[in-house]
Amino acid sequence: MPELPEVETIARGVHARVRGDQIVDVWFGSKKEPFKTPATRQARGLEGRTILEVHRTGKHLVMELGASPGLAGSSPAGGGPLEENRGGSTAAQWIVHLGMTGRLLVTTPEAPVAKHTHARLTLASGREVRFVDPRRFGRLEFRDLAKGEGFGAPGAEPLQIEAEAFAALFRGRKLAIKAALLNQTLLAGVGNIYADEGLFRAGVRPRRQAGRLRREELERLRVALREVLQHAIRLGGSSVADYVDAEGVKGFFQLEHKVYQRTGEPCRVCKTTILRIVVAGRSTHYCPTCQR
DNA sequence: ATATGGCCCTGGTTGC
DNA sequence: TGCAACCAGGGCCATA
Repeated sequence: MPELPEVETIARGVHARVRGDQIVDVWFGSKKEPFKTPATRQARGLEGRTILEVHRTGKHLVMELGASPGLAGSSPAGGGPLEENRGGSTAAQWIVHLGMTGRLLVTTPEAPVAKHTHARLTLASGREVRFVDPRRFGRLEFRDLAKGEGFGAPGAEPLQIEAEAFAALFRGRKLAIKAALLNQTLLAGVGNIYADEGLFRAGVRPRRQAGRLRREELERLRVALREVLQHAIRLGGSSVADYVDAEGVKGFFQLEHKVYQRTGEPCRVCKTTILRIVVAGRSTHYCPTCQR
């Protein structure tokens, strides 16, 4: 399940391959889901635009796009797609949420089209961007900044947030800290894997009431999350299930999981058996000795 | 306002 | 071995 480190890895990979390229044709496999914006409007909006940048916000991939070719006044390209739009400001965005099983791939047009391919963007360079999502929990969205539709994740960025703001997120909250970490309107990008791993590293039990954590525990948690996420990004994310990056390469952070999906196995620190409970309807793994 | 639980959806795993 | 029931889970929505 792609969370912050996986989405970051994918964003970097896709960015490196499509930056400066132009979308010349758009194909959607269905008129309905997984589209937050109707497929026809997305296709109309995407066609002809230049890709300025691909980056991550929370668990969302954001493709920053240049002005619509009809309005840009730039020649309809054909030569080098690069440079021309450099420094050009974003006019629209394509937002991709991968859900559980979504993948954003950059391929050649000849590459076999995987089952459950829902979108294909043909680029001027000849490459293709493909969105594949068997479970269809992912979402595609088009935002026109001229209409004031710019995207911003509601929650704070776990890699940026500072101590005071982090503590304030949980003040007065009665829900379990694990549930609070999964709430994307508080903190954007933390999912089940990194919530469990962060809580382990901080030594905090997942069922503790968020508002009752002491200040030093919150600070341990903030730093633990940041370190776990940064470490995972360095390793290309966690490849559980079928996650791969834009090139189809797996990540390796799953080899370093301390608790996630290690139910019944010995804690890597103290050998206590890792337990599995359900918090907020999600499997939750922790060490009853290391976490208090 | 905050919190909880059901729902979506398909592939992999489990159980008979 | 074969097949069906079951489970995973992010985000959204209705409900308490």
